[in-house]
Amino acid sequence: MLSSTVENYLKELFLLNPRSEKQVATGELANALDVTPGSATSMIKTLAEAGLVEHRPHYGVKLTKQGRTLAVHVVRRHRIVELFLVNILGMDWSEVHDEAEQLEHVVSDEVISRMDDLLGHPSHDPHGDPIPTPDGTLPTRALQLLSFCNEGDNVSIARIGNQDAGFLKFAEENGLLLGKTIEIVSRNDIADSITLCAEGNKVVLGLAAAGKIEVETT
Amino acid sequence: MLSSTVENYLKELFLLNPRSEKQVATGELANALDVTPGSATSMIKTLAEAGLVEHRPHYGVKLTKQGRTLAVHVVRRHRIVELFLVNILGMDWSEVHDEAEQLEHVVSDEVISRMDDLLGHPSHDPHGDPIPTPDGTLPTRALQLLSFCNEGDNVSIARIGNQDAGFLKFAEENGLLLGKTIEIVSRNDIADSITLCAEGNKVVLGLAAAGKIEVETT
DNA sequence: AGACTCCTTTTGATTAGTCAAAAGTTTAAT
DNA sequence: ATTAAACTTTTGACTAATCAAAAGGAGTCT
Repeated sequence: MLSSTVENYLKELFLLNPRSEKQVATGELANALDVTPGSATSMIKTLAEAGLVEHRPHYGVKLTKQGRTLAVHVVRRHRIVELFLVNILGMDWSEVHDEAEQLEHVVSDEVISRMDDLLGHPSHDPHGDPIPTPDGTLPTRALQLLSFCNEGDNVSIARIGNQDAGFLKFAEENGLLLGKTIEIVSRNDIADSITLCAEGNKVVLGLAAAGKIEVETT
Repeated sequence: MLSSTVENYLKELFLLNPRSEKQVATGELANALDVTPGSATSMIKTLAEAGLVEHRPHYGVKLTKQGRTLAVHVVRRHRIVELFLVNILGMDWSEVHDEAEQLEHVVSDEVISRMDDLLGHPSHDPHGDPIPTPDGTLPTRALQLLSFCNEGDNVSIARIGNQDAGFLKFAEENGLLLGKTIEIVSRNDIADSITLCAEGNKVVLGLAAAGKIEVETT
């Protein structure tokens, strides 16, 4: 059995680099996990010895096939648990991330599979992130960053790429929920802002925030 | 936050001595937790310094009020999770103990409270053990060991005091389920056995096994 | 009392994971 | 080609929890 710590390193490597196309820098990983770079280096060495990552010293690290498989399963557990907490236990999407962060390391495959059944084999979690299948496949969708949309576009919200509770609460209060259709009223690159119309309400977002929201063109 | 290890020591002390009436021996605790006596001693010292247990060296250890409160909450989490796994996820009562053993250390009060709501504020878990209320109260029932019952008694099964999966499967297959009424057909102290009639089937149990089953006289 | 047994406690080592700070690499800039 | 800046790795130390084995109490039996 992998320790929670190891699972977190693998998961984070996956999230920082889902297609395993690039090397992740030690510092980037350390930062994401909130540990010092030295800690990350020493864990990377351990993972490399176990064959879970490939490490090119001073350049970066990426998951091996084996490491990626394990990481994807952690992600699957996380996302199913999140959806379960929201859909079955009725929790708010802003509070489930931290909870799932703990549960993902202890729930058994049996429990995950039963939650999956109960939820009807969903393809996406409450934030719009894809739920890997038991065999490790990830459903993909063609999404666009809201920050790249133009005046007049009509789009539907597909994913919120920021798990921060405050951000999610804000999104909720302003009608920026998954599946909702919104219109881009205007964008102003100089003012670094974009104005939307969501369910009749106007919302102005900074482009950085808009970059955390992904949409499907309808 | 308490570590899982600390929670397990507290929980086990509670289970070995629910009314905090006696001192628990270091060896007994070590045994229950499957660690060496030396490990138990050193953890006991740590817990004593934190004010969670009272330790009389060479005599034994028991929970303080504060330690007991924490322990009861771990037990509450464990039992609600068990019932949840059985009633909502449809798992078998023989497989939920180990699962709950892990989950009890990570589920938040929020989640426990929502599970509790969903389950309808149950008073007992799938094994018939009482579920402490959020304020730490334990419902009590007057139960009798099946091994002390006499020929002709009609009783209903109230608790199975053995979490072993094999034992639980056996009980299930022989109609020894919570709430079922059974009749004591005969008992034979010399043969160390007791014969029951459960739903028309005769079952013979050793008295040691019968001592793990508690009943309510009807 | 002396000796024995059965526990419990102490001691010293080990493992996983972490940090702070020193030392070493890479890259980019003059 | 040096130097500086930015990052990574190494080193040494620390904590929590564990074990094996030595040492220390307590009670028992003669």
